[in-house]
Amino acid sequence: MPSDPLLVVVLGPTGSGKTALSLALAEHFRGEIVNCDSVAMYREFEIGTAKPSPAERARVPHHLLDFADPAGDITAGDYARLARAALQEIKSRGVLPIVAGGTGLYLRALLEGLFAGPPRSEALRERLRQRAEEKGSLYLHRILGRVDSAAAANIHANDTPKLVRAIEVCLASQNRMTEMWKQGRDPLQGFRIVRLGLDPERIALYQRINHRAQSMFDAGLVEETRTLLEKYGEAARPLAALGYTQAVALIRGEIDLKTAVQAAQQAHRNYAKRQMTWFRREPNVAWLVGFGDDTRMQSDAIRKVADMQPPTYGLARI
RNA sequence: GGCCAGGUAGCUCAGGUGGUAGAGCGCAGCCCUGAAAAGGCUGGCGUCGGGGGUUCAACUCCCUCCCUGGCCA
Repeated sequence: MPSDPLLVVVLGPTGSGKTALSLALAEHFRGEIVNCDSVAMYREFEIGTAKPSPAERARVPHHLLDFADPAGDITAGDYARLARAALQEIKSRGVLPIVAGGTGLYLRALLEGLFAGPPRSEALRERLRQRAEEKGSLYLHRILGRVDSAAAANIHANDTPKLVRAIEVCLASQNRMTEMWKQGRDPLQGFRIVRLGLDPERIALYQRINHRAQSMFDAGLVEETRTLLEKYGEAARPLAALGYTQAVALIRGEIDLKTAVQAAQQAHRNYAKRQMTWFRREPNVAWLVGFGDDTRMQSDAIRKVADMQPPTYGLARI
């Protein structure tokens, strides 16, 4: 009875070197990389997303990168379906899949699954958001309290997006969201998952993030943003991403370049912190204390993955 | 050198008829079930520029010194 094939997951905060580590692993084990960074999925968003370079993509096959129309949007559910399809396809060719990315919710949606809730309803959301504008988010919280008191107890009255989704679920499904949760999720099956987490020292990570955000502006982030703004309009979802938000504010003349760079650095640092909080909760993570481009981290990671290889060749050893 | 404004949390600043101080941001911790690079929650932080005086009590009033900015010489 052959055991399930391996699935390697490389997680960590922005700027921790996930790309470098996943490339090293992919080359060593002949693997293929499945992106799990929400914004890197959009086409034409290049400079601000720190996507792997064309040279890097030539070295190792990449999946779920550059496939989404910037005018539309991807959700956690979409991602989970697409990524699972990609994993099956890679598995069918007998190659090692490596999921790499920093979007915690997408990763959880892929590995543990989501509950069987209804998709979003743009019209309903618009109405709810308008109510929140007029009467405050407390109003939404009261509505939720009436349709699903358990959910209302767990979602803070100020957390508008989560209130909106919970109400949406209840109205669309004619059921309590918390009831539907009890039916559980649909976890990914058919793989033995190895989670490798990058955990660099905070100060060093922040320094690296500061440099990287500055480099993005130096490399033409503002010009790229201007083009995207003209082409897709300011409502395009990925324009609200880190760095792009600040570039848009600069183009509108709301802030100067120096302020934009500092604000982008700040936003990236805050994001990295939130990512670490999320990932600390992730189960069974083998933590690597350092950056993914450090060769010691890479050999550590390679060793950890090699240890997990199924002992089928153990027979040959006897 | 004179006049004016100011020196309060890491930063930007609020405040007080005298009863040892606050807000935003930062920072730290946390939450997260189809917008997640989004959104939200919680927390510590101060010798209130130095010294002296008045007072039961001074960050607040008085004197003095230092520093910063502006204006005038």
